[in-house]
Amino acid sequence: MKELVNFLLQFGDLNLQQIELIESKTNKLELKKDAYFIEAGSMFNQVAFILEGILRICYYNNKGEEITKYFLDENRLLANPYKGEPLTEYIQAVTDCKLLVFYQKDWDELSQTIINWDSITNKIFQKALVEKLDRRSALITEDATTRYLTFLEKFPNMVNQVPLSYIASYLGVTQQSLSRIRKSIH
Amino acid sequence: MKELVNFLLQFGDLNLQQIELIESKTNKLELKKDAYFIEAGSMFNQVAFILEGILRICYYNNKGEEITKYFLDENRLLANPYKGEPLTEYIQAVTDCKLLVFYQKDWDELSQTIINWDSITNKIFQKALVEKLDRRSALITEDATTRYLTFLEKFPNMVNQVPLSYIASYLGVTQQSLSRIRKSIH
DNA sequence: ATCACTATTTACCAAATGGTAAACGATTTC
DNA sequence: GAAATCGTTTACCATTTGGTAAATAGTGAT
Repeated sequence: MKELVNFLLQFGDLNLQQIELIESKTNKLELKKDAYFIEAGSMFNQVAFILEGILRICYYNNKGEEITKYFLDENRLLANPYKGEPLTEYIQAVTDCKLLVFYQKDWDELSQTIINWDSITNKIFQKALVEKLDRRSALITEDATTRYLTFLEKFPNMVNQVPLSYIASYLGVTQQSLSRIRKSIH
Repeated sequence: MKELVNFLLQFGDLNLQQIELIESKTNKLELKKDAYFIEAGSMFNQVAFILEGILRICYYNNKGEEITKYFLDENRLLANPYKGEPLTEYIQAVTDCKLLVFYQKDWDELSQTIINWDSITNKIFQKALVEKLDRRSALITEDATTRYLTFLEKFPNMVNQVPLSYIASYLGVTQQSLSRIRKSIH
């Protein structure tokens, strides 16, 4: 629980009372490896904080290939950017995960009770989006090897926990190519 | 000026008094084609609304190539996602542009005077980021031809106004390849 | 241990893309 | 109008990546 509080405090101040209120709204959720947190087509009316583990956001492209849009690891806040619309993507646990989940209703209540809440959470979501976008943009003009090396830099802890095929689709190469690349950089 | 107000009203309510206040803080700025709006390394302490024209955000990658990170067209709000830090990218007018510019000080003042202001502007920035990210992610697993076709769909009005080399670096292909692709889809 | 199943590696060849350079076309400058 | 400049196209070939398929390695279940 400390993790969530420390995370929030990086983006704004909260007093003890507010922290207790926030904590009272959290629900622990454990996911086994490969379990789906949210399925495509369903409503995603929650906000989740990742205590442990790795999740991925996925979809099927028009060729029917499963694409990993991005990975989420510890100390990340996870919400639906398209509030009110059913998800077009699904969210899956890549490893065993521990989450803290807020139901949307409680979350919105916090926004009305804690003056800072919107400011804090907007900063968090915005920063995460900017980071993701920068990463994606940086990849676009690189060749496959450079993309993989950049991935290793940004997510050093994921390589041994995430199947190669997930990383391949995230980087936009085939499994075979990524396997070849791995070998070539031994 | 109507354009900015209509744009803002899509994301929240504003009364006449508030609208007048907002309008009083805008400064008109015209940029000639190829002019730089903001140069890399400088502080970007403004928020700009694009009334007319196309801008692009650029940087040089580690191979020294100029990369167009993305394009911005009419009815977009443009701000520095890394507030307080000098820009690592530069912003250039691709065509003649007309902007409405807010100075950061005035912008922050609005945030304290208009209750809705943060809510409205956060929604705007967040939506824009999610859109950009989705576009980028959708491109990653596609081949160059598909990326170009998707670009044409999303930015139908840009093709005739933006140099091929800009589009090429945005799509992550060489000019030669893009030229070849253009020919092949006649 | 064996089997079934999945993930990864490897191989072969085809297709796509890049690099270098030159040609072409349009625009600007003098 | 000629020269210079810039953007685009084309050509050549080298390199990278993809597609298909098979071999190998790893994992879990019985």
